[in-house]
Amino acid sequence: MSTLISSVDYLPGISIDCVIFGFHDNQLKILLLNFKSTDWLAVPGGFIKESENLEEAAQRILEERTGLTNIYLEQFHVFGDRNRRDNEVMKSAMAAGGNIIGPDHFLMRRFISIGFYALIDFTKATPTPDVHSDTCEWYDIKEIPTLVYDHSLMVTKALETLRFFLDEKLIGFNLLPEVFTMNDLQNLYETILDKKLLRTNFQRKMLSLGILERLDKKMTGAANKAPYLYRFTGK
Amino acid sequence: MSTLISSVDYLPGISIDCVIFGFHDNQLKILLLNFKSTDWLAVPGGFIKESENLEEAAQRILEERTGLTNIYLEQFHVFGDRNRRDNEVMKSAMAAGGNIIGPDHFLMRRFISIGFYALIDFTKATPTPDVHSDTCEWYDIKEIPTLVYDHSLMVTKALETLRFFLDEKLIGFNLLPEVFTMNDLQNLYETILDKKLLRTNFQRKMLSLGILERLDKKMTGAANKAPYLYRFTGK
DNA sequence: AAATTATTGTATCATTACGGTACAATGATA
DNA sequence: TATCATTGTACCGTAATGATACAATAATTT
Repeated sequence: MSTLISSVDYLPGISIDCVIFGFHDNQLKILLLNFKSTDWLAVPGGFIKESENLEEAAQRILEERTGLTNIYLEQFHVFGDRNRRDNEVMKSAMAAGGNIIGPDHFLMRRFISIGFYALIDFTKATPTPDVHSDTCEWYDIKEIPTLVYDHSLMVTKALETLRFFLDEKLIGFNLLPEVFTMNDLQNLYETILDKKLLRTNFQRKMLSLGILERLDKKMTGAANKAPYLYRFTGK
Repeated sequence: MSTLISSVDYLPGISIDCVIFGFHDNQLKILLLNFKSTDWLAVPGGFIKESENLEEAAQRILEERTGLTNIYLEQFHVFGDRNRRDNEVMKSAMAAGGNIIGPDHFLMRRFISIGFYALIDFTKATPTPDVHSDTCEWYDIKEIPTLVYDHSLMVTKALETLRFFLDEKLIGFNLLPEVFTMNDLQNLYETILDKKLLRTNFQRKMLSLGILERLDKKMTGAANKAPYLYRFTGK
């Protein structure tokens, strides 16, 4: 029996794809789905209901993949090249999943995709495959295999946008737990920007922003001075 | 006889709207159309052909309105709110233009619009109305009346984006003729950013970027030192 | 309990970027 | 030749940033 989605409930010709960032073990990661019974990897996506605004649709898609609500997200680019999707990939992927779709099926038509990137707390997410995938897993951003369609480009563009707005919009905190050390924060920045930062100056700059609340010290058990914990207060 | 466009040639449910910036008389201006026989003003827009990439569609729309090719443009946001368009406005506007459209017409359905902003040389453009408009005219950005649908929001967002990337992408030069004085450039920046800049520091900064080629002096005929002319070299 | 160790918090100094002022240069006019 | 408005650049002080130094401290080792 087919679980293939139909076109009746969704806006035609438009999809949403989400580059979902998480941070763990000093690695920046994204969530990828694999099409059933294939090696093809793709960024999680979905369609827009007649009743939804764009961001609502993106939030729904994100919740379905992560179990989280109220996620930080931003649209970053629209991907609409004429031949951005290879329909043979789609057809094979659907066939492997047990769904036969003809050339007139709406999934075979041209699609324009609105790219969103999302920043979530890795420790709180529960990656969940969709009906077309076997797995939904985290991949280190430095080791992303080739993705289907233009999804590799999407990831590149999302990462560029994240880097660009990291300081501007102070969005990095969405990738950390509620409470963190200055070292955690610096590791996050260094990983995203892919360069080393000077510890002392990083601390000075972050503290000068006036967006951090200093909490108790964190007794790590290590043989050294215990660092303070901080909470992001958003000014 | 109706000149109403049909939906057969275009992607359904998706439009492109363009905020077209020009600079003249020390004013930042945008091109606006008015719906035939009405007071309603709108940003120029259009639809995407099956054969076009997004940017190609935007370039075509821009050429139709300005006569220019190879225009600097960037997508800046997707507008897709469920109720972003008031269909009564569309119906009345079409009726005033001599086109009766029923509730099932594709123009009555939900549309998602990809917003592009474009920067053009005012002196080279030839504003041209489309089939639904009587006029296509420049409006000072400081005196934009209320626009239809969410077009006021589009203009605001486009201007914010332009300001944000003015230095970052060095895009201001697209609004000037090929050759200009430092004073021209400063006036442009002051108008876009809506604030005064210190002449001496502005000159220092622009020259230090290494993107300007100094040409001959411009003999203005005024009783003072003649300024140099510059050309943008794009490094 | 004193010495050791790794890490943290902060002070300090040098360099650069930037806001602001001063002033000489210059193309025309009086 | 003096005057004038504007331009190009030098200069000064302050703020932001890069880089180093060092004391403080939580555990471990002696």
